[in-house]
Amino acid sequence: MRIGELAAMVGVSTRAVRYYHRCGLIPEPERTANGYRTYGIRDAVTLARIKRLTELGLSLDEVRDVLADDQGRELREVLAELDADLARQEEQIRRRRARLANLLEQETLHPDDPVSPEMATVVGRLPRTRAGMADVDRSWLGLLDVSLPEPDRRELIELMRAMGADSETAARADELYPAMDELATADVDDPRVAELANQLVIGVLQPVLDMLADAPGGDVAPDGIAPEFEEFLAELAPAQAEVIRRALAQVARKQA
Amino acid sequence: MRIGELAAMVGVSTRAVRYYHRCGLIPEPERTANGYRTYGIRDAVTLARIKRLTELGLSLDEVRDVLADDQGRELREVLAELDADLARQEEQIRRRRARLANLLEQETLHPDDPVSPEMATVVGRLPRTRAGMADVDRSWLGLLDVSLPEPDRRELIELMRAMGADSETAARADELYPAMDELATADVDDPRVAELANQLVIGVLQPVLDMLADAPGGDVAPDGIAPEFEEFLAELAPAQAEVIRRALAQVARKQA
DNA sequence: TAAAAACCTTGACGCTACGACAAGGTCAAG
DNA sequence: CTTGACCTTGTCGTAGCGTCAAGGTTTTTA
Repeated sequence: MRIGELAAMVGVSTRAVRYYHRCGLIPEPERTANGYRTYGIRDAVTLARIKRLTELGLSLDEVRDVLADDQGRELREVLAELDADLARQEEQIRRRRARLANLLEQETLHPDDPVSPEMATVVGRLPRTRAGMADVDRSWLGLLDVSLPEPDRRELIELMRAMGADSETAARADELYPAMDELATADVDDPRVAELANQLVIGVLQPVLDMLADAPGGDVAPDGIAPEFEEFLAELAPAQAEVIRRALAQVARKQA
Repeated sequence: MRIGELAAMVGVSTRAVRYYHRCGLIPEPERTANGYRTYGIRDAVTLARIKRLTELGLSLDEVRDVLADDQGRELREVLAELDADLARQEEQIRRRRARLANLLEQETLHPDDPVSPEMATVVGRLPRTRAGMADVDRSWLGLLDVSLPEPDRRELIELMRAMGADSETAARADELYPAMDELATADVDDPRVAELANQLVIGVLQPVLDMLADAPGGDVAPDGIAPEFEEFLAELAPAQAEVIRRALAQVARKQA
């Protein structure tokens, strides 16, 4: 038998057979005068073993180990380990598919949507626009979702969830997004700036601060993101940034 | 922010970030005078998006496509395709684990054991020795499991299964294996050779031929493996090969 | 103030299990 | 004689980085 016949008989490629030779899975067979490899049935049996084991998911290294020892102990160990590994993979796939199912049932999708499941419950409440203030918030929450250390991240999520659960605060926050978007092309002196800053304070910031005061952890958000905060404001339109700046200033005065 | 801070903030390695640059997932940022890359929050947001998408299982190519289009259409398509792919993987893992479970519940394991599920029902009936005639048979069945074209393979399995189901034939076959093993060191002229050949004919071959005569497909086995058969015999001990040769000769005479 | 530790830069090689291709030799049939 | 189907060796490519290597910069420490 030449290599092509062997490969066809077992159902693998000739490249695979040669590769198994290089890896030491099969010893190099005799050659004919012209240099062709010649195989016998024994080789086909070995190759069939290799094919079945790789089809089960063993790596070539594991296959070599299994074929090397003539006891069945190694095979049992390897298969048990493989099963444990497959169990892990299966579980991971199951989780990912669950998240995918959650995402796919939404009518619109955004690159910032695939967040952690906990954060998804928060982000899912935001207005589903494709540009504007809500999107900036979504981006931020997406970043905080991966960058905040664990206790803080969970606190933030809890806070946002509480805010969303309080229907009065939620309703006011929802009104704020389109209002902020209207300021995208406005001037810093626009009269709506002061008005929105007020609403931001009384509608959102103040309730949040009250919640924070009740929470055990204290105020993480104001300190934690302070350094990067200026960068964040720089990406907003001037009038929008001004709203936030004024609102924060008001809150700071009240706290002092 | 330098590359290390960015990477730490989002929770990826600096090598990954540089790799994303090379792949065009993130544009190369500004450099400081000494050549260090400097990043802003925008980059962290982008990197966080990438991390979440890759964690879901998207390839970097898909991530690039998703981030490139500002509509959500592409994302939905990619995620749906990914889900279908994951469903396939999950099903495959499920099947492999089912086979693994079957294998692992056996008390001893052999490199020829992991055959196709159908063949496993046949092979599982063989004596669970680690050397000798039964092992030769197992090797053969393992090879035939992958090398026989589909209608023939199923016929062979059906035939073997029928043989195993017929309790009388099965009992005789079970007796033959240890008897054959005893001939491993015997001479070709050993008196047990003729006796065993007889038992092989009346106990196994004749019943099989009768079954084949009833079967619609006709006799595939005698023709199909004829060329390789001599090689098979060459691997047995001389007395063992002689048993088979004589038994086949008897059967051929009867059929003529 | 100097040394050490911790950054950064580019570049090259490694991993799996082969597939694709190149450049050439061998063999049977038309 | 050519054509087509085989075979040989060798190199490159895959995805997503990890892991040195060799050298420069910045910060911290003794």
